[in-house]
Amino acid sequence: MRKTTIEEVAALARVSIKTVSRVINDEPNVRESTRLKVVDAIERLGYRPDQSARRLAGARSYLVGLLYDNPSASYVIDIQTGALDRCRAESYELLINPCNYKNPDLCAEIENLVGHARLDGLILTPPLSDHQNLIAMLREQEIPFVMVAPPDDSDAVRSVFTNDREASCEMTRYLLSLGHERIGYILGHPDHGAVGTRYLGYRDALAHAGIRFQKGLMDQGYNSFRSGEDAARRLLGKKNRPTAILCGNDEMAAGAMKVAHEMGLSIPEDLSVAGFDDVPLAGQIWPSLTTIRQPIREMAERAADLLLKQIRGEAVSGLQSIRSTLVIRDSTGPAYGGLSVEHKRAGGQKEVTDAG
Amino acid sequence: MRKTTIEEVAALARVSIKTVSRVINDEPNVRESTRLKVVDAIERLGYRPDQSARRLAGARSYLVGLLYDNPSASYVIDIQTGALDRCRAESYELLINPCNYKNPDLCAEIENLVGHARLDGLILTPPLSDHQNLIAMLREQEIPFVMVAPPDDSDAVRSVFTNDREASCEMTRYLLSLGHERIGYILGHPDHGAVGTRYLGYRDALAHAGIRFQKGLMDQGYNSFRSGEDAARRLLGKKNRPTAILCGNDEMAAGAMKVAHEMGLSIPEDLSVAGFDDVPLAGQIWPSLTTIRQPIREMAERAADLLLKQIRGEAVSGLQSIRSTLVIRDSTGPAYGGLSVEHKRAGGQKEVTDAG
DNA sequence: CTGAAAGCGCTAACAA
DNA sequence: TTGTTAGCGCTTTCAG
Repeated sequence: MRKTTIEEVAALARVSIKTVSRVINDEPNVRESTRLKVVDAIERLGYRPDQSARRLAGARSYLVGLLYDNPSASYVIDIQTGALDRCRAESYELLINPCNYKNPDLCAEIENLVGHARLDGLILTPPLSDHQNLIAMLREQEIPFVMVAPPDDSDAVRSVFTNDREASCEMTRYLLSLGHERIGYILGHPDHGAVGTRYLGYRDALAHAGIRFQKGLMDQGYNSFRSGEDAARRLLGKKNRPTAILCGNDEMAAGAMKVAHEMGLSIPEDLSVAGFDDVPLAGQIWPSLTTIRQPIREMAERAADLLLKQIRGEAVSGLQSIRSTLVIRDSTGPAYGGLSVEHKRAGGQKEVTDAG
Repeated sequence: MRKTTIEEVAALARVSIKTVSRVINDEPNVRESTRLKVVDAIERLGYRPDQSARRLAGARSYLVGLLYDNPSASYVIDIQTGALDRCRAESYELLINPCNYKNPDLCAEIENLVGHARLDGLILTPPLSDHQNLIAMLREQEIPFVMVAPPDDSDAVRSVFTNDREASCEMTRYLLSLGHERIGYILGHPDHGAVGTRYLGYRDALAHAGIRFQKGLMDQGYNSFRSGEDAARRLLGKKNRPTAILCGNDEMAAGAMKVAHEMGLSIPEDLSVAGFDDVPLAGQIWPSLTTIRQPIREMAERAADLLLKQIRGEAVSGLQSIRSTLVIRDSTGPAYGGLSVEHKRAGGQKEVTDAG
């Protein structure tokens, strides 16, 4: 079965190849009746335009790059799956491109990549969404791009957000509602803007509850399991240690839980722990981790959508934001829960939208 | 900076474009001196052939597909990274393609994909390496492909293996050396050939040690965390329960550990647990999981290598196999270890090559 | 609204 | 060993 070409379609529809081209590219100036003839011929022949030929002849490449440098495999896979879905649906192809955000030549490399592969645009994911030099370069070169979870909303038309701050506030309020007053916080990596936003939600909730923020309950992490262990060790080593710890992501939360276990603290009886992201790990540790589910895949779909629109010069609506939601599992419980032995630890999980 | 073309290179080198083409394609019949002139011109101009043009004009597409349907994100990322590395190095591009191995139309879809995207070849990863219909189709259509960790070595020239069975035997012997005699086993998904091989290693070790295999110590899992929980619940509920459990993968091991915790069993004092794969999870649960490190990325590189050679018609050497190694962490300890309270639970890990 | 002709940058025959 | 000439299948002018 040899590949069918535009000529065969044109012959069957009894039009010129240019008309077929107009139809497949949704160009204007085609009478509806001829359009139907062409569409019919395309269907009948199972015709699919050859991307290489389009690329070679046209200005567009139908190629979009996905840039990432994120240690969380599940994050990358989710992003990739979402972006792939949208791109393929619009007959764009996704070029996967692992990066090193600390590489001093990153900008030059990306510029090169875009030039040589003739990419029509780029999707940046954290921490690349935070890379100001890269972003400046893209703007300057007028290379279309979108950012997933950038640190601020200064470029909203090219960004997809989630309500990190709100969700984090909700989670903190949930812990407060359990009676916790000494709630610790392990910060995410400082290069990772969106993760920083989460801390603000924690502060919001404390302020709202009229609880004084104590610096000693906060510690710096770097998004890794190991950094979570280190921070938790410092936090839990204090005389007046927290009864709950909220972490900037799930890996750090897992690290904190490990330390708690090693210190002989029961979770959640002696210590509640909550994370952020809802990576698979969260459901696979013991006890299962209360966390905030990030709609990674949906964000990636939206980002791809935004990018394709941008490439086509279409206008976009308002600010793109997708809600994250609390997932209450077994790592959180009442403060001084040692007393309430009947605390259930069912396998299930319940989503909470409003944690008053 | 407009893209430099083959013509400009030819002009600078004072040869015809065909000669330049010969050089970039490593074709024979180019005098060394002219080759150097051309190479020099290429360097000076920073020339890189346009892939779309090559694809359109030539028989090859310089495009390779990566097929996967694996729930483990870290597995996919590792595979992808390894394959990408090799492909890009040979100026091939990798087309990522998530599949559903249960989809009855999979064969047709893949055939279509290969036809329309004009893929030069495919890399199959488990459980697609087990998909006999797919493999039969590829053979029939003479589509080049390689398999990562196929269930048997019946097509060794197109396969990359690891020593699952040996490693699993070693791990079992390690557990035996700790004094365990009642070692349970949670089987991996039956559709997942390579995982089945691991079970054989367990049997090998038992046989070698002269220990009678007991069917009651074995249970069926399906690679998921949840299935590990279920199997462990059955295994640990027995009157004469195992003192150690070896699992077909790390997710199931994590599930088994959760059940043990819920039953109030201490790990490794009351129960040793070992996994297989060394996914990030293994280092992030408590206690950290003794497991077998699979060289996923290297296997993917080797697979890509094999595929590119196959595409070019180059011969390949012998059987491709890369060693997996034991990683001893904290989830395993002496049988009846309740007595030896001094069991160290240091954070570090030690690799063991020979666990006699 | 539609079509004819001229490439895009390269490889594939075939000559020389 | 090298060069010439056609295309690959499409988009892009530019005319009708």
